[in-house]
Amino acid sequence: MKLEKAASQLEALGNPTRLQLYRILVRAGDDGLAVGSVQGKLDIPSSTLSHHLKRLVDTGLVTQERQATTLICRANYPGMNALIGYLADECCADAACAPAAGKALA
Amino acid sequence: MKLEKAASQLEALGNPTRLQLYRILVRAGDDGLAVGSVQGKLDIPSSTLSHHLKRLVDTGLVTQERQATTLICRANYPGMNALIGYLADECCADAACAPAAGKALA
DNA sequence: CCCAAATTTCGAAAAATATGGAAATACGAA
DNA sequence: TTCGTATTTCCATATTTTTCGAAATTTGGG
Repeated sequence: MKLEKAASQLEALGNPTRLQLYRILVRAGDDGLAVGSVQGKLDIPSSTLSHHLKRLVDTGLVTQERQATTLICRANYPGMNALIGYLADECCADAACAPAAGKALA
Repeated sequence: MKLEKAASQLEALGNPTRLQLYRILVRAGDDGLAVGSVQGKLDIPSSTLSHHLKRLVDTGLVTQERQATTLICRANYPGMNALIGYLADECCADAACAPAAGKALA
């Protein structure tokens, strides 16, 4: 993971709306969620949502797949794991750093 | 960890210069590093560095301690661990997510 | 082909961020 | 106190981000 890429991913997650959006997709799990469904949960204009979503997709944190007219969005777990790994590389020096290694969520 | 705080920390790390700065402090370990020493490694004007540093301190990712005229800066490991924990909370769904739990660095 | 639903792109304005020179401040030493 | 070093604050500017209405686009169905 290059510094530039890590920084762009961190920046993408560093916006409250986008972080919330990302969390929604994580909770949706492997089924993913249509853009429209996400919009219902976030209550922001579709164009604003589209911009934020594009940012997450561009940085590799979210993937999209067409299903007819709707676009299914999914959190990209490997991408997030790589980012966490990058951060952990720098952290995990002394204090207890065992970020829920065996977690089950989505 | 609240979403707002996590977002502000992610945003703070989401700038290439600040991420680099943060990494430098992590590598410096518990001894920390004086602002001036950091400046030597980054080669940016002191005022710019001060702004970035302030951002990291304000978000709780870095701490500072005076030693005479110099200011020693240290990466705040617990802070980073909390952030990683927050991200891992959302991640760690399926793929291998064991971010170097037993790592020795600084 | 034409329609309706889903989503993006365009265009534009407000707000926030990044950057750095110059001046100010903090601190210890002489 | 006066000086010099370390660092921040002030101020101003260029750039980027955020936001969203309106128009365009995509896709499948009738």
